[in-house]
Amino acid sequence: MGHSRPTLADVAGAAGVSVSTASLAFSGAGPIAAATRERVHAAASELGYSGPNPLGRSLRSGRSGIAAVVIGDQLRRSFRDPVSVQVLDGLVSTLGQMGLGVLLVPGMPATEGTTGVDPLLETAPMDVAVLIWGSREDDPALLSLQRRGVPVVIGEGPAVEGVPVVGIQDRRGSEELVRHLADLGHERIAVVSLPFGGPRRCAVVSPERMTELRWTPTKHRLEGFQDAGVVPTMVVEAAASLVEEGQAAGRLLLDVEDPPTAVVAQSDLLAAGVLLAARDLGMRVPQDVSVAGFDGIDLPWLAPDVLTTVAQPLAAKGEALGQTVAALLAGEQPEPALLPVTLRTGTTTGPPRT
Amino acid sequence: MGHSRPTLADVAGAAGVSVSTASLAFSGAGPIAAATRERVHAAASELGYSGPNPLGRSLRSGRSGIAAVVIGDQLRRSFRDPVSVQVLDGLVSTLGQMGLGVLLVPGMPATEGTTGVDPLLETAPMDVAVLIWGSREDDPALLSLQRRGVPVVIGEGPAVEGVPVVGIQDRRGSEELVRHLADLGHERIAVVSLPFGGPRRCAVVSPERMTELRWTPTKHRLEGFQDAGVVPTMVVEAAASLVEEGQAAGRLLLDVEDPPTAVVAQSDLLAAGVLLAARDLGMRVPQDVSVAGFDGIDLPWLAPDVLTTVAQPLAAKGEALGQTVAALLAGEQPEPALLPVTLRTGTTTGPPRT
DNA sequence: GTCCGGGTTCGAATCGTTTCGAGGCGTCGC
DNA sequence: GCGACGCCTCGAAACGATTCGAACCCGGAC
Repeated sequence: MGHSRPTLADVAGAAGVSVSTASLAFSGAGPIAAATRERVHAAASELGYSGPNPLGRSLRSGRSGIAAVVIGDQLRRSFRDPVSVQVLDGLVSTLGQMGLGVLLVPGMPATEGTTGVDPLLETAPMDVAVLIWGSREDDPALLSLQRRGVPVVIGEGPAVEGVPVVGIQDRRGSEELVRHLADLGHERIAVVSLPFGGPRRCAVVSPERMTELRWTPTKHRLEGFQDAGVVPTMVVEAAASLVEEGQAAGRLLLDVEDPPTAVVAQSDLLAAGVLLAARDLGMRVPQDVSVAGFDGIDLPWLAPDVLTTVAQPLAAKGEALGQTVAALLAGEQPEPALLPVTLRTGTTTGPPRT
Repeated sequence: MGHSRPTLADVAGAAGVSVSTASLAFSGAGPIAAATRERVHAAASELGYSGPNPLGRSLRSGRSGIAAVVIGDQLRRSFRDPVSVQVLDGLVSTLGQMGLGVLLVPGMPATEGTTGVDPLLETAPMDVAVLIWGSREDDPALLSLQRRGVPVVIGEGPAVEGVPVVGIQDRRGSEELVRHLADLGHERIAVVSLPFGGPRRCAVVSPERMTELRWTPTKHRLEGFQDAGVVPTMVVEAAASLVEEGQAAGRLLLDVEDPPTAVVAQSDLLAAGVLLAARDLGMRVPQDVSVAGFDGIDLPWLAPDVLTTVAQPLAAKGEALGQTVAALLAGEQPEPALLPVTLRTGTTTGPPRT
C-alpha cells in the first residue's frame, strides 16, 4: 500500500474487521455495533483516511451526485446578467441540500469555429443535466445528452417531448405590461427584444428576421403584444441582455424623426440601457418617453427612478428547477412548471405627451 | 443485461472482439487495426452505446476530471460582482480546454448556523480545488481539503505553506493610486474598504476592528497607503463589494461636517456607490470630491464619467489559476503568481477644492 | 523450412466501494 | 435443555473501465 492514500481495506485491516463492516461503519446503512464503528473510525483517523473514495462509491452505486448545468453561451455573457445568477443561486442551494454538486458545462465548444458540443458534455460524469436557459428544440447539447441517456430539465425553453420545462408566465406578464401602457394612452409602442437565437446582432428586426425567431422567452414576450391587441411600431433585437446593448438599441429607436411614446424592453438591463439612451438624447422619462422592463431585478443606480417592470420569482425558479431535478432522479415524470409574474409599476411609465 | 444501458462488454460482444480491444477502439491509446475500430464503433452505434462510462473510467484512472471551485460565501453575493464572474469565466474556459469540468462548491454549509464545511466539499469527486477568493489561513474549507489530500490553489488569498497562490499587485496598485491623489494635492483621503472577514457590516472601522482584518486583498490595498506615506482620515468597511454598500458607505463618509476631499474605494462597484452617494448629497465630482476605485470593470451607466481606477487583468487571473491547476496536476510545485495592475485615470479624480 | 519480428488482439488483474445472502453467537422463551 | 430468533459480522460478487504483459498471426529473411 506504499505511500498512496489508504483505502477502506487498509482501515478494515487496521481495525481488525472486514471491508464490508468498515463500509457499514461509514455509510451508516445496516446494523453495526457502536463499539465496532468506534474502532473503525479510530483506525481511520489513525491512518489519515478521510472517508470513502467518491469514485469507488459512484461506480458501485451508479450515481455521481453531480448535476450538470449547461450554460447556453459564453459564461461571461451569461453571468453578467443578474437574472441568470439569481436563478443559478437558487438552483445551487436547492441541489446542494439534496447532496448534489453543480458542474458548470459550456453549451458550446470553447474553441470558436468548432461544430458539435463541448467535450465535457459527452464525457463528464452527471446524473442529470439542466439546460438553464437559451435552449432550443434542435439544441445539439440536448441531443447529445439524450443520446447519453442523461435526464434533462429545461429552464425557459421550448416544450420538448419527454423533457420537463420550468418557465414563467412570460406571455401573460408581457400582456399585462402592454395593457398598462395602452391604458395610459400609448399607441406607438416599440420593443427592444432579447436575442432571437442564431447570430447575435443589435439591429432593427425585419419581417424575414422575424421568421427566424427561435428563443422561447423572446417569442412569448412578443406574443404578449398580440394578446393585448397591440402591434409594436418597431422591434429592435439586442445581441445580449446587457445595459450597453439596451443603450445601443435605445438610440436606434429614439434618435429618429418621430420616436415611439413608449419602449418595452424584454429585460431590465435592456430597459436600463434605454433609459441611458433617452438621457443622452435629452429626453425626459416618462414625460417624453415611457420605458418598461422585464424581470424585476435590483438596479440601485437607477434611483431615484423606479423602473416599471414585470417581476419574476427568480430564486423560486431556481428552486423549482431543483425540485424538478429531484423528481426526475426519483424516477417520476415531473409536470412542467409555469411560475407567476407580477406587474410592478414604477416611475418610468406615464401618460404620453399630448 | 436487460434494459439497462449497454456497457463496453456488450459492445465488445456484439463486435466479436475482447473488452480490451473495444476499450482501445475508444480510447485510441495503443495500436489497433482500422477495420477493427470501425467494427467496434459500428456495434456501438448499433447498441446505442455512447462512449465509455465516466464513472468506470474514473475509478480505474484515479482521476475524475473535475476541478472544484470553492465559492467563499453565498453564490448570490459572489456572482453579483463582475470581478468574480470574469475570473471564473477565464478559469472555466482554461480548465475546459484541459478537459476539466468545474464543480461549484459553496465554501460554507447551506443551512445557516451549522458549523463546519459544506458536505459536498468532503464527498464530491475532485482532482483539485480552487479557493477562488475570500480564503483565509484558518479556512475550514482549506483544512478539509488538505485532510482529503486534494491539491489546492488559492486565488487572492494568504500565503499558506505548500499551497500555490495567484494574486495581483494589490499593494503596488493601491500605492500608485494614492500617490496620484496626493500628487493632485489631496490631504484628506478616506477609504471604503472591502470586507475585513468575519461578520459582515457596513460601518466606520475602529482601531480594534482594524486588528481583526483578515481578508488579504483588503489588507494589501490598505497597505498601499503606508507605502505612499499617506494615512487615511477614515476607513469605512463595506459588507460586500456591491453598489448599494458603496452608497451606504459613501453617505457615512460624505454626509459630515468636514468631508474628505477624496475617497478611495477598494472596488469599482463600491466606488460607483460612492459616486451615487455624492450625487445624492449634491456634491460634484471631482470638484467637490474625487472618487477612485479598483478593478477596472466596465460600468456603462457611469457615462459620461469615467472612473479613475486600478485595472487588474481579470481574464488573465482566471487563466493563471487554470495554469497553476495544470501544473499541480502534473505534479509540479507551481510558483506563486502576482499579476500586474495599471493605474487608469479617468474623470472622477481631480485637484481638491482650494 | 525455420526463425524472427512487427503489428494486433486477448486475458486477467486492478481501481475502491457497496450490497446481498449466509453464518455465528448469544439470549430468550418454553 | 433445546430450539428459535436477533443482532452483527463476514465473504464474495458486482459496478465499468483501463492497462500490461503474453499470445497470436503473418510475412519476410536466412
